[in-house]
Amino acid sequence: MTASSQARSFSEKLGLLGEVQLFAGLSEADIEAIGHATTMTRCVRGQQILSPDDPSDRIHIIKKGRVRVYRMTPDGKQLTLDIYEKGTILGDMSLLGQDRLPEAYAEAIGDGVICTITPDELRRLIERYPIIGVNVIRHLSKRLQAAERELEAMAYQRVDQRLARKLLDLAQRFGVSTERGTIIEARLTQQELAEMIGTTRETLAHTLADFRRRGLLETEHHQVLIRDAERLAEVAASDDL
Amino acid sequence: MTASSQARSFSEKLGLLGEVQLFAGLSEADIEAIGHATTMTRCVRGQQILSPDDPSDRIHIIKKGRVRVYRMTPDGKQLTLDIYEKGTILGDMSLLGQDRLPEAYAEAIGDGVICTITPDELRRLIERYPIIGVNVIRHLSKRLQAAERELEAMAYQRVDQRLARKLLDLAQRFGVSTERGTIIEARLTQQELAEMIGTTRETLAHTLADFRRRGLLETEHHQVLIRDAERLAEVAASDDL
DNA sequence: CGCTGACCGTAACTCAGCCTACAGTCAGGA
DNA sequence: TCCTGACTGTAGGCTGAGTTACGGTCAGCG
Repeated sequence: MTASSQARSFSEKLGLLGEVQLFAGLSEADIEAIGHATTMTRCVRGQQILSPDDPSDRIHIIKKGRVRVYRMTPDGKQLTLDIYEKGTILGDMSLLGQDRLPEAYAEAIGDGVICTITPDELRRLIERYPIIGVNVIRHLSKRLQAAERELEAMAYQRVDQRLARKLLDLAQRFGVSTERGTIIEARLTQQELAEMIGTTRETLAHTLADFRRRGLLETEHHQVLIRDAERLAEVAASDDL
Repeated sequence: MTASSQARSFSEKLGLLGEVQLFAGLSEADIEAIGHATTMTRCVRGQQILSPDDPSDRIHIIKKGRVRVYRMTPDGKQLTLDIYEKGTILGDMSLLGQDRLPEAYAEAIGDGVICTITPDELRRLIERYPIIGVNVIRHLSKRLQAAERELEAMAYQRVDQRLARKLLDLAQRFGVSTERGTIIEARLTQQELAEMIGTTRETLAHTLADFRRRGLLETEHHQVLIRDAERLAEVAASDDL
């Protein structure tokens, strides 16, 4: 983290810690102990949270805001793995096993708050409060399952199906319901959305145009309004062409 | 598990448990305690270890042999996620969070030994021996990283590159060195190999033929002999066409 | 309030790889 | 040892989607 500001009062910090499911099931006293082991910092839009370059001796937990995690291909392309919210562990757990560097980047989409801890500290915490270990396991399992589902889609679905899937996924996670449909509020550019489903900006725009024509959704700068989630789900599922 | 035979003496069981890195860092007494919580069964080639149908209240750990984990697409295709060996946790950890069913299948490639435990028991073990939790985390992290790497390859690499990558990966994990090159000993059919890189049997055969012509490898029923790993690595990395 | 760089829309050209089709080969059981 | 089903090799047509190219629009800054 390059530019960051040490955050507020200790009690505020505890409040934020308590909200995170990672520390669910712990008493207030325990949370206070954890508070002493962690640092909390603010970050601004576009700020690099994580890059393969920096020393891999920090684990980050998102407290507030959204973070885009992506990988860089040798030829400079990006693959956005996902957008993560409150509660996600970032430094990637392999740190626990003094393993490889993660090869992944992460940057803040909007302003947020990040909590930082060293791998050693986290291991000590887990040994002291094993429930944290269980929580971490649960969290990683979810991500693993999501990654495997994604893998399957990438292998066997067409772009339009992957896009439909992803839009429904994003709508569920970041959508705001209105009387006209669900608005995806994630400030994503088409470039980023394209990277998420592993295609190019042009093909994405083309597919969006197609969906628009069919009345499935409407688009506007940095926004997608889903008008007919049901038919979109049909597109995602259909194995015809 | 449909057909299985309760396995051998308690002491033999302890021996096998001790070998698994999942239980690394534990004393013999601890391992004995774990022994009481787990069941150990044998399984034969082709046996279904895991399917979405069966009740998700069992976690399996591979003790011996190899297991192919795959997902089924709506239209009946399979995507082989990976081949796993000794030490891999199978029932998928989300069981810890009484979550979804895994949507994944697993079947034994050869004969093997599988150790089974209930999620509740495992959670209790972790609470008692937090180091197990740390080990599970390390294990899941590795798989998550592998899955993300795979995802990137699937999104941005051509079939020949993915194949080269996968062959090198398999060679490293299951390869047997000979004076002529490295033989991949995994009893994989072309169909299965094709599913692992997300392509069709025909395209795979075509690509293998191409590699053969270029002197990179030789093939024989259920086997691949890698002759020139170096140039194969070049193919995997090249972004030209 | 115009400039500039980032973002979006569209379209023609091209090709990697899927689909279809068929022939050859291997391994294990009768 | 033959038969049979599973596995492998090859090839042509078709198409989804990447590539290239260019014009239009938006938002923030001097």
